[in-house]
Amino acid sequence: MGRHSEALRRLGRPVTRGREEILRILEESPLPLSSRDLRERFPDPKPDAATVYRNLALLSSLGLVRTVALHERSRRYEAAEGENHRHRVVCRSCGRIEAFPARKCDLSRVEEDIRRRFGFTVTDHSLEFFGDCPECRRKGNKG
Amino acid sequence: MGRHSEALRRLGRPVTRGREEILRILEESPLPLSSRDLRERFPDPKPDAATVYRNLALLSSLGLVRTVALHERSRRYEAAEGENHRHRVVCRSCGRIEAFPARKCDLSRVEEDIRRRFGFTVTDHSLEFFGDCPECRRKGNKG
DNA sequence: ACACAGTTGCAATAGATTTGCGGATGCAAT
DNA sequence: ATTGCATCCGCAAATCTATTGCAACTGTGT
Repeated sequence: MGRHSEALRRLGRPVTRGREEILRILEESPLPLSSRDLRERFPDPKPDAATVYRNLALLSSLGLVRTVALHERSRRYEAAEGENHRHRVVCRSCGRIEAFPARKCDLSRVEEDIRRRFGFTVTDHSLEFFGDCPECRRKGNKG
Repeated sequence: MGRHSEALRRLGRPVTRGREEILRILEESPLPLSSRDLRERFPDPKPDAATVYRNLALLSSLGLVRTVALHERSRRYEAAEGENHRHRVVCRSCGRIEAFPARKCDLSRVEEDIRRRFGFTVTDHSLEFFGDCPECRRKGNKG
């Protein structure tokens, strides 16, 4: 019973295999995963896709999982690690993704501006960089 | 014959109604639009959805249009205005979006770090803020 | 072990993109 | 203005991702 179960129980939600596995898999992955990626990494028997989506929605609403929007067709998910978050670099031509912890990410001034100008209370942000990875640059891929 | 036609012609692509309209509509919109939004704003006769997608893909590969990835089911698009770009705030509960020009957006240090650590040449980035808009906060919506 | 609320698999849907194809259109050279 | 060719466009069908209804099943507290 890892801290995953703890967290779920604390939030008053039944602890099920699907939920524990999702949290474990996401936590072990250095990159955000799509629902499909996630299902593939499940040990057999694999859960139904609908179950994966439902659990991702739940975990996400509980704040245990965070969705990541890259410019892809499907959404990706990553384990939410408290206040810490990550930023990412995506290669425009091969799609390779690198993630790195957002150390000293200080956007508080911008968030303050936002509060003043729009009245929005900012609770989160996502920052992604796009460009070309070394391999693609060498091969001269143009996208 | 606006500068839209110019840009397309310069890039050696036929100037068609669909393309001119897409560029015009996106440029007039303060917010990024989905393919559907775009089609709805077309004066009749409205183009087929497939045409809109194909043109968006083309304009995007030519660098005239930029895709925006919010945490939604569909992608959004905005007019690419040279070096200038925008950041956005999205309300978690009603989806309302506000966009604002990224003045003095200096992420060059981060981009330099990325080049050193991963070898990626960063050409672009996107920064989105998520939170609650004043109305939803007042109504006490929780998501 | 029991009772209930909350889950899960499965099948059916919904919504967003993409693709194949034949007819129409933009554009450069007559 | 006409012609030729490359490139589009609309239409229908196909893909994919994500969501929903339903009946059977599991997690939890008693």
